[in-house]
Amino acid sequence: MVAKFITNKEIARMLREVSAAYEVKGENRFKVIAYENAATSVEHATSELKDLWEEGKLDTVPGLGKSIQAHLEELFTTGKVKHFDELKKELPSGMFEILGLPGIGPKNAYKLAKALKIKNVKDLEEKAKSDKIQKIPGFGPKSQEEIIASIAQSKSRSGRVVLPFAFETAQRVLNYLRTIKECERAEPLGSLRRMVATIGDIDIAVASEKADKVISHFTKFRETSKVLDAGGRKSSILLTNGLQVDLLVSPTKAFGALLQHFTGSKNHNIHLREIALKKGMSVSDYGIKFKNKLHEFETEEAFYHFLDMDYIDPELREDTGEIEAAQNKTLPKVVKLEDINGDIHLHSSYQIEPSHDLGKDGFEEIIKKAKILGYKYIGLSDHSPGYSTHTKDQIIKLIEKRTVKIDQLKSSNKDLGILNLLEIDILTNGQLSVPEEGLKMLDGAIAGIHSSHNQDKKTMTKRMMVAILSPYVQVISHPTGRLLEQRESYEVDWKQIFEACHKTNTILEINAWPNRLDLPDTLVREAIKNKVKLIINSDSHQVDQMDNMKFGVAVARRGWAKKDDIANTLSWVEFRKLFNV
DNA sequence: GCCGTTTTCGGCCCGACTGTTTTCAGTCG
Repeated sequence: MVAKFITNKEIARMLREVSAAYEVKGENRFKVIAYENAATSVEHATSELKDLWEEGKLDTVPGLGKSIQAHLEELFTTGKVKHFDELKKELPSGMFEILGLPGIGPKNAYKLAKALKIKNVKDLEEKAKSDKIQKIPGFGPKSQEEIIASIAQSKSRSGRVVLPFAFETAQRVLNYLRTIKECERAEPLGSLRRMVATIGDIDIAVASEKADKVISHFTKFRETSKVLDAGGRKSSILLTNGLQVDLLVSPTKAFGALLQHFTGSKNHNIHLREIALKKGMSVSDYGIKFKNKLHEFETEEAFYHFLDMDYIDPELREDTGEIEAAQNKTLPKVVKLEDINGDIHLHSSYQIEPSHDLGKDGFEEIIKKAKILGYKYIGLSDHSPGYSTHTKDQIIKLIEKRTVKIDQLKSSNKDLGILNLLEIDILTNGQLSVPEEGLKMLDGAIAGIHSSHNQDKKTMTKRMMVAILSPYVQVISHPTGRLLEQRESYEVDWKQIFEACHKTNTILEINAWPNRLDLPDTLVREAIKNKVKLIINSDSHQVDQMDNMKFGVAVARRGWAKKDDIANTLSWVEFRKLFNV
């Protein structure tokens, strides 16, 4: 029996626990921070650490030095780390169970677990409700109440929400804030402004000379379920939909520094401040202090220029090389929504066969919407009829019938390029769901995996390769198969996939469906390094969803994709050359 | 414990808010 695969998530958790253990034991605080940084870095890693270790590339992950690498070596070899186990053994095990609840850090987790012999979260809840917590020194009635609330909150919240959901919620809050005259500007910030695939909290910044007025207005938002804190310039509320909204207010003349600070990411800001320090400057959300004078900035551009670097787009601010590039003036000009000329992953209500995954709107509505969006071309790509319900000949007949219909649309819509496509399945046995005769009738095919997501890495890679090597397949849809907050990506050998895509000119999709956003940004960047072409599609099942394109573009931007890297920025004349038309 | 176009030694971001305090610790972003 092969040892269970240890995921990055589990490794990150382990490193966080070690950090907490060291903190409680009063270790050098920089060692504590080092483990914390290592954990964060592991969470953000592009590849599974276990795979990197096998390839001897563990040292490519920032924050992992000699010591932690040696511990991980032991983990991958023996399944555990002796030193970590011994470290944790000296502390009450319950503290690690309650660690990470909102408001409970290492010190409090330790105090609680030790004083009340708490074993788990349920235990903690019982002790809190029976008034035991407020008797512990350092705790009081308020903190006891906070613990009860924080447990309830962690129960009701599944963690993070997908970007589009947070985006819409933020719009409602922003519109509300803008109704008072004291609010001069209001912007979404934080992970939302950086367009991260999943959002924990909504961050908002307001420019105003009257912070108190804005904050008091903010806390009265009609969807508020609880005011978490309300200070002189900062406030947090919890909404009835479970999302937390943090607000920060600053005068207009310093709004640039506020935007910059609240947009993050944390690591980006830390790195900036280190650079500033070396120049004898001190950065905060008020501005930059230099020679005892505080320089304020109305815009972010001015802020970055003061630090002698180019302006950095929010989507790039993850401290993955963008700061160095801004200093060297080598930042990429990343793709914009306006660059997109078409969308070729569109499901319609055309009933090729009775299907559970039919679109809502017809071909004509899709064409109309595409024209409104200013697109030069579209691809009609319904799901293919399957072998399970049809014989080979029936499938071919159905495709033939649909082709006739689409040919009519082509001749009556000369101002829009139309591709006759299907989204076909890569079956478990490695076959494509449409026979060759059927594929030949189409302008092209988008192939994707829609079943058996948990086959092993070798089998999954082989399945993908069948589609990539097929001369009838131009695009691989939602390449990792992940569903955000629902299903992990399947395992494939990306190196092999990228090489094959590059060699065969197969395009990988950035699917803009709200809980897919697949390829993920980190793999977008890897794909580009491997010279693989990408395409951004909405995967719409109704025309309104074609507006989701902006979220796909955001993923591309986060992956440092330039216009040239994205196939559907091409003109129709160039784009059609990629297909059999 | 990590890291290096000022360093392989000597640094390591900055500030706000809350609760329990009587001057500060813990947590967060």
